[in-house]
Amino acid sequence: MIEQILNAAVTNAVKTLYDLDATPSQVQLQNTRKEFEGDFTLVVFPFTKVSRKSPEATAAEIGEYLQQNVAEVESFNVIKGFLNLSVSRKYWLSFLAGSANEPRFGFSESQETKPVVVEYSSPNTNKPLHLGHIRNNLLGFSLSRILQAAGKNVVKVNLVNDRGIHICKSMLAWQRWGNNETPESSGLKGDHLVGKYYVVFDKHYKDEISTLVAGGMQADEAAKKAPLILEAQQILQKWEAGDEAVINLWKKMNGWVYDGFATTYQTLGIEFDKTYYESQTYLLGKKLVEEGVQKGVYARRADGSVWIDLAAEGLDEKLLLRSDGTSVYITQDLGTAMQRYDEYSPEQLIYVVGNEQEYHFNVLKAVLKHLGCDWSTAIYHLSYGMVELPAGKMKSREGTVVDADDLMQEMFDTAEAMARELGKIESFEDEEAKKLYRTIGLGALKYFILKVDPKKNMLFNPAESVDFNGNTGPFIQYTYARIKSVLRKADEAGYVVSFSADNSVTLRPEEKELLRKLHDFPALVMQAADMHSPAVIANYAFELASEYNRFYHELTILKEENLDSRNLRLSLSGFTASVIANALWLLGIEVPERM
RNA sequence: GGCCUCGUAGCUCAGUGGAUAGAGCAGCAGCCUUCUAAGCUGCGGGUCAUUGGUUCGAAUCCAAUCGGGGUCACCA
Repeated sequence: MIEQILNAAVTNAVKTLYDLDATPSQVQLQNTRKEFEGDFTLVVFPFTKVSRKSPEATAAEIGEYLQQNVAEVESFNVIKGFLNLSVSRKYWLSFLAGSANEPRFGFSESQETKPVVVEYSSPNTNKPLHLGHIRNNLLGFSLSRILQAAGKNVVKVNLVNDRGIHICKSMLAWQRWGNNETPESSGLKGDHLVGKYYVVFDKHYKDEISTLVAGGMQADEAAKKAPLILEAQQILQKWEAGDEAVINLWKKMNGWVYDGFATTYQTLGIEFDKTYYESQTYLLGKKLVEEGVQKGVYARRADGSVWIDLAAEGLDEKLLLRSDGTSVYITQDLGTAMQRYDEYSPEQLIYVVGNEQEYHFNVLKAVLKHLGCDWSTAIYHLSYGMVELPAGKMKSREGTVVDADDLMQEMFDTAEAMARELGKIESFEDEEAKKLYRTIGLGALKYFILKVDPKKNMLFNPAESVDFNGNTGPFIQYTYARIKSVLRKADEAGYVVSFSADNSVTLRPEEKELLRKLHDFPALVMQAADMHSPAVIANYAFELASEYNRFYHELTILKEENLDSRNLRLSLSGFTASVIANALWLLGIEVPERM
């Protein structure tokens, strides 16, 4: 790639001219802004100290050197301290000729190295998935693909939280008020059915608390003493003791939930290489904690509870094991982290988990470090922001959630209404039309969520449904379909696209800009992987599609009479389609052949 | 209260020390007998929360202040 060539050449230039061994951070090479002439710009301010000349003179000197010593540098101009370099037409054309038909352009071949384990989704089995889970799933899945495209050996992992008091609440409510209702008898999706009883529990539970408070009890005490919660706790104890009836009910209801989740994952287009269940791993951490006590890095108190003092790390004293010997959240995570490390010896362990758990992950890393696990540095918490509604945060128990299944269905319906209104589907078979609504509806939803920086909180307004025009998934999908249409017509006309670098065409500005955008793709994939950010890819895909639409509008393709020009444009079109498809693939978004 | 994080156009968001801060939506005005108008072009819209500092250069780095969110459980 030309960037490396220029980088090395600049390093040589300042060595020769000023006897300076430049550090990489001193060589600031960037894309030239559109309003100036040139392709790449070198910021020369870092060299003015050693050149002892004005920025302009320094830039001119380095420019001269590059023009004489680098074949690809055709000309240069200097504006203030900025050296704008123009790369030769020949370079651009040979880039196009060499890469246009490379279907995996931008993707690195996977290395035979230690894997990167990405855990995402990790749902509780007491309620259906909502918008927050959608962000989690889309980020985790997309990040996995981006890392894979950057040459990593990725394992996608889901850890299902299938045990605990929350499930017992749903179980109890179903036993008490469910009348043996099943997904079949109710017509409800399994996860929604179980979620319904979670809400039922909460309603009755709150009633009980109110009654107790009315009788003179303190609210926090009432919350602990309400009969329903005591009974739920009993169920949990029976579960841990292996009580057959409880286990059977638990299996039955969790089974419903898994069927429901499988449907949601499939609709969303998400998958995993391996699924773990917390019921099978929740005891793992205890042994580790015991080891820590033996080593003297953790302290056991008189009541039997185990603690670690992380004041030195700026964290508090943290509980690692309850006085009754049962494990807490962190105990389990210690166990699963260790298990995962033993199983995969990963290069990196990525957890896609909301930023509300940042503190927890800091503690997790610190605890492992104290235990002598130097691999704790391999843990990376992709801490994404909350999805907020105009009214504030989503709360499952209060019903202020945007349900994942409902939302996707709405997206499909909107896509259908839109397509009908625009008269897009007259020539479509029913089956193809239905598939198109799904492709576009999901494209809109996924793009909407992935285009924002994962770290930031984002706002979702259900009243203003997700857009299909402008900076959206459908816009990019439309651009792809448009290109495909042109290519089909070219094919029908019997055009054979052949393009080689010694072609004598001149590059029009629209062609040049498009080519430059395409050229950027591989570097952006690497950047997205480094930053763990699908948003980098999303924003790129939009810019690329915009660039193509400008090109498409300004220039004719099929009717271009100059054969070299027509081939150049067809070649650029095909290349663009392929890069759009690749970029959207990284986001888990499909492309339609027509729309 | 301690710690973390965010604050950029009416709204949703880009912009990981570099040139005159950008998109989309919403608003207004144009472009379909021509390769798909889910498109293209133009206009208006900014004290980058505030103040100070570092730097040749700050939306970006540092400090303080104000405002929003998160977190600090023998919950997960």
